[in-house]
Amino acid sequence: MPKSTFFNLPQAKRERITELAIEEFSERPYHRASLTRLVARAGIAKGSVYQYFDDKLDLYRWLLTEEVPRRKLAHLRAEAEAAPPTSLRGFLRQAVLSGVRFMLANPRLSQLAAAVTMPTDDPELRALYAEVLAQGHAGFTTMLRGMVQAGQLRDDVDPELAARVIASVLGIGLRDIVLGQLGVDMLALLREPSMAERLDDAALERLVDGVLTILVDGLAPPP
Amino acid sequence: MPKSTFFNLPQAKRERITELAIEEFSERPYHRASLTRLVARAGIAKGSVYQYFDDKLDLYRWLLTEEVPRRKLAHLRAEAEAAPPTSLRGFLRQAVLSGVRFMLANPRLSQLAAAVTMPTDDPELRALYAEVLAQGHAGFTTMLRGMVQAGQLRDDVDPELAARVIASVLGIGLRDIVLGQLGVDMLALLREPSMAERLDDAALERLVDGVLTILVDGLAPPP
Amino acid sequence: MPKSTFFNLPQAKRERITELAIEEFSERPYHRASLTRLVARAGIAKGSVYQYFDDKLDLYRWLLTEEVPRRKLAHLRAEAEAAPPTSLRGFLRQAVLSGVRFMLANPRLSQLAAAVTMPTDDPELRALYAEVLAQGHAGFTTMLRGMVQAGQLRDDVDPELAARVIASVLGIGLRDIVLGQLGVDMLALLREPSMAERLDDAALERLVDGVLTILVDGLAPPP
Amino acid sequence: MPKSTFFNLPQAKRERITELAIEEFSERPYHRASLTRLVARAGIAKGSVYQYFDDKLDLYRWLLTEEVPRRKLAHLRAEAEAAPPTSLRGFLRQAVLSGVRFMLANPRLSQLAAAVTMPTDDPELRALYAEVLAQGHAGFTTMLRGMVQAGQLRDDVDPELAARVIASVLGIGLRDIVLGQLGVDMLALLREPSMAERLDDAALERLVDGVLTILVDGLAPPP
DNA sequence: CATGAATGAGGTTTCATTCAT
DNA sequence: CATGAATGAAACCTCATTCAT
Repeated sequence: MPKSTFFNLPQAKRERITELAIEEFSERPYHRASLTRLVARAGIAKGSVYQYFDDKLDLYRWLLTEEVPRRKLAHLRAEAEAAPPTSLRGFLRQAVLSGVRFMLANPRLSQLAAAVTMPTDDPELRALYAEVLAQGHAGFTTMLRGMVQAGQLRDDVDPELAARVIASVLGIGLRDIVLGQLGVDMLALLREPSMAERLDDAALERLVDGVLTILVDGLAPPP
Repeated sequence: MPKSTFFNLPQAKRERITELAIEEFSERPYHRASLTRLVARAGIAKGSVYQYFDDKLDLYRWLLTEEVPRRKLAHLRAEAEAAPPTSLRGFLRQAVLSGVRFMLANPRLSQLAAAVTMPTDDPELRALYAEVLAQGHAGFTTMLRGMVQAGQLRDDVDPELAARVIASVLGIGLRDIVLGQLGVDMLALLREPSMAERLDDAALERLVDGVLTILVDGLAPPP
Repeated sequence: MPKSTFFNLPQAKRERITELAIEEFSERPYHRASLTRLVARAGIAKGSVYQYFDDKLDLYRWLLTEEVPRRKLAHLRAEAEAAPPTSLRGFLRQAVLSGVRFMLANPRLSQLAAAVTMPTDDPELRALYAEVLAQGHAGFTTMLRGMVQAGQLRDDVDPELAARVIASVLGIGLRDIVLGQLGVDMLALLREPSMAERLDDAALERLVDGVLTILVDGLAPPP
Repeated sequence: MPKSTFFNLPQAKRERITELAIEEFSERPYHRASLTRLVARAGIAKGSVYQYFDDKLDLYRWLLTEEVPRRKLAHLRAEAEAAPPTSLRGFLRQAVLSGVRFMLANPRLSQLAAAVTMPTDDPELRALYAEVLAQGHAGFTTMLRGMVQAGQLRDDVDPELAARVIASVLGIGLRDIVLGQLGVDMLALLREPSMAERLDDAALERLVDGVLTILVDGLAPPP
């Protein structure tokens, strides 16, 4: 957790530092991200980072467990439809759409969140990643269990298994699909977010429906 | 590509170096992997690495584009059934089973291959990852296109999209699923491969069939 | 010297700061002691230290030249026997006993006082240490000169030399002896002062008499 | 222990580095000694130190446990008289004389050796100091035990206690006495070793005999 | 008299790569 | 083809001190 120092900062300064930190950590794996570069860009002294955070990991952890979820939630709330979906298709459609839109609107946060699936030898980092992953997985499983009880999910499917499959498709899968459609790699999108606009609404709908069909109805042709 | 000096090496030495390189690069992200540590374990001189390879990236590229595919192919061949599958279910079943078995038998290679989905700011590394990803994707797409023509795949599904969905499930998805079942993280499995045996054949069948059902028949209950 | 602000402080606050300063400076060499840690423990602002003292050295100097001697003197007074000793043996016995008891009762002060024998490259620190050392030496020499005149000390011994020998034995020597008997190192004693109780009165008497015999009668067997 | 790299160095270079390391570590407490300064003076790259030693502590440990004892032994051998002393007085005289001469001839080594009596909060450093101290103490005790058996030592004196008393006198005590006679502090002597010459042979004899008398015959006047 | 954010120098350590032998 | 010493940039982190409020 950041120290109180950080929260006492003038909002503008705090937000600039936050934004630059997100920039720094989203463009590189944790150990390549550099506080030296961060402070140089932020125009603050090196020691100041240690006034705000315990250390590099503390800053990173805050981004991952607080700032990213906070912004993701804000995005979800803003997008939430009047009536929450009740069908499996509706639920998944909202999840997929929301996932894609969030990624296109906030590639950096999306990238940060994706980093937790990366393997690493650093024990502390691994613990952090495991914690974040477990949280996300638990949420998915709970939702799917509800679907099963409502008869929305075929009963020969293990909800936990389904959760992992969906999670991988919505996570890495969607990222690759969207980037493939855009014809750029992630870093290019991070540095030029306006590229997201290349994907118009029609294309996005086609994409989402395609993924939806696969997840809901399967790959096999209808009998 | 390795220099000729590397291939002129006594086979035993070359293989030991290869094995240790796989160990080093599979346990950490590229920039955390250390040639210093590699040569220390291999008992060779630091300069020798530069006799065999242009630089660190050259060694890594060789592992990723030559050594890993070579071993993967060998694994596939060894597992290939007499009659290649003709149905979608059969084809996917073989792909999923093969994927899981390969991962359990060769966690290090599996891990190496998974690294290409990691984002990085290093331009050369990015180019390498993009190349490897494209190759894998092309293979999948080709196979699926054949399935479409054979009427095995529902015709309202874009083969390229399906390829990405399947790839993500077979890649990150399966890894997480298996690790979840084993109750360990990747590094633990790398360092203690015998943990794979905890997953007996019955459990593995259940797991594969579960994933298969989702992919082939979808998540929705049959009408 | 502390500024007037320090002495204007509520007694409780001043004493808490003093106690924590003694703790901080007794556990580490001067340059490893950290004002940052001190204020964190004391729950005061960093700047406050500079309201009370000129700088780090000023605080340290005050401890060494004022606070430690003040407490040492208080200890001596409390222990002083009705009749001050007149014989060499009596005088030394009181000195040795007092030294040991003070150390066991106040390991932190004892440790602080011992630090002045440490070499350092810091010129200001060196000056401080030299001053403290000279004071102590002067006191000893004066007392021994008196003994010589009273015929208590053998006349072929230079009082100044004897002062230094006694000082080293009562300083570093006793510390090592006591710690050796306790079977702990200094830091352990600082952090767990109750360890001092392991040395019961009988053992302490034996120890003191042993040292006394050596100093008074020498190491050689009586003729 | 230094790496083989260090011992493979050209002798001149190795000795220059050794000398500068002794200089650096003798003038300041361990944590103030700076590898940055050392390499700057030695004219070598920062990384080179880590080719020769594991880390800062490894270098320091080598100085303390290998290089200093080696040179001390060489000094002792060079000074050893034809006939080893058999009486307590003879034994102590040689010890005292040797101690003083070594200190005057090698103030830096003497200072290094004295550092082990300094308290520190660094756990690794404490372990190192404890080890060195224990070695020295064991040697002294053994010698004194022999004296007891030969009837050279009064039998009402605990050899272990006597060892500590003598050690403190020969250690810190002698250092202070000599420095007091020279009228300089340790750092001054380190930086201008020729100051040692101010103490001519006669003065040195007087000093040694004074300390000897105190230790052997005690402070009390003969009956 | 209190506060605590800002500073920036300085510390140790790791690393890929070069090059002379 | 092997060797391994040398290099120096870059990393994270700690600290005493200042100063505006």
